[in-house]
Amino acid sequence: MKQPGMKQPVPIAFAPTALAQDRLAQERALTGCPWHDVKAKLRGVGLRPTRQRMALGWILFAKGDRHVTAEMLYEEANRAKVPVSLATVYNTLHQFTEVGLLRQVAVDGSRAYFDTNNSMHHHFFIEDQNELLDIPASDVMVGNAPVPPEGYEIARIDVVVRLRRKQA
Amino acid sequence: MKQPGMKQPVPIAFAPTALAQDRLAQERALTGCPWHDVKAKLRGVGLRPTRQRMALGWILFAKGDRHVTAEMLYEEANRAKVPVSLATVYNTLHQFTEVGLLRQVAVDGSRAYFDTNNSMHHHFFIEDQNELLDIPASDVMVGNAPVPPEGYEIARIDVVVRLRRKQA
DNA sequence: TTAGATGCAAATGGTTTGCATGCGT
DNA sequence: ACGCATGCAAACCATTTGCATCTAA
Repeated sequence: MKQPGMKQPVPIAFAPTALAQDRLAQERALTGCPWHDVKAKLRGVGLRPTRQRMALGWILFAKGDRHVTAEMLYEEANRAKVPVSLATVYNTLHQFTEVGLLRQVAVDGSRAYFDTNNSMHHHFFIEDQNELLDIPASDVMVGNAPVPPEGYEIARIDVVVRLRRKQA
Repeated sequence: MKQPGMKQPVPIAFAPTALAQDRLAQERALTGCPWHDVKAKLRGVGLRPTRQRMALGWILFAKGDRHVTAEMLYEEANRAKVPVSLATVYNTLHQFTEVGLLRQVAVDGSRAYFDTNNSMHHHFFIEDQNELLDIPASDVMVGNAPVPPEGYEIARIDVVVRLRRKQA
């Protein structure tokens, strides 16, 4: 309910002010998570900040870049005492991917990996551990993108460097 | 059988000569396939040249570089009146991959693609057609391979350039 | 209030497996 | 003959879907 004379919330800055950071830090200390960041993220992409999406968003985005499968996220949520069904985990991962919050990486035919780092970068894949790692931007392999066939344009370039344990 | 004074075959050209094409066409007209090449290939890697393996090998290797899924190969074999079970197609694809006759390409989480070109090259993937294409070696993107983490070495580098139809 | 979100369980689809039969050596 | 290869059907596993229930706005 709006009241006359009430100050309107004004969306001026994306970068949190010192005050906002204080508030965030305070909240983080209390609840263990940057709720407002996640809520803003969801609002920003037009997804309703439901209990489950907030929880999954918190798990995914609060601790820096991550590479998860649906099963991993599902188990982590359970461990964190967040009741979520596997179906919802799949739904959420796909919705997040559609709006650009996540990026899906095809590295192994059997499971799908989701990467919280949506910026241009490539991956190491440790074959005997099924583990995915970002390749530091510093030693990215740059090169000329190939010319696509007539009528097509490049949507994305995926580079996966498969690693194996060095033999003794 | 080599005869004195006979000209040695010199591997200068990749493009088949008119003569070679004649011979191929002839064989194809008679038996429908370059049996001996396939048989030699199988023997060379220690696989018994059974009816099914011969047939699948023929389909895969007789017509230049191909990118197939298990289902595609299965249907193609059926169309060619070669009785093969889907399980055998999977077995064969994996056996061929193990011995280096094929290379498995992870491009789409749902199906596995197999490439008859085992040499170092990368791929275009046309997203709305699920079609895989070799990138001509001419416009390969070269670059520095990244430094693998301690204790690991690079097993392979996969580059997939995803294409979409240019918008109107 | 109401569209959208969730949970469950069943369906799906690609791939694998167990086991009896067949075939290359 | 021997042992690997094949075929079939059932098992498997990640993912999707249908539908009833819940919930954020």
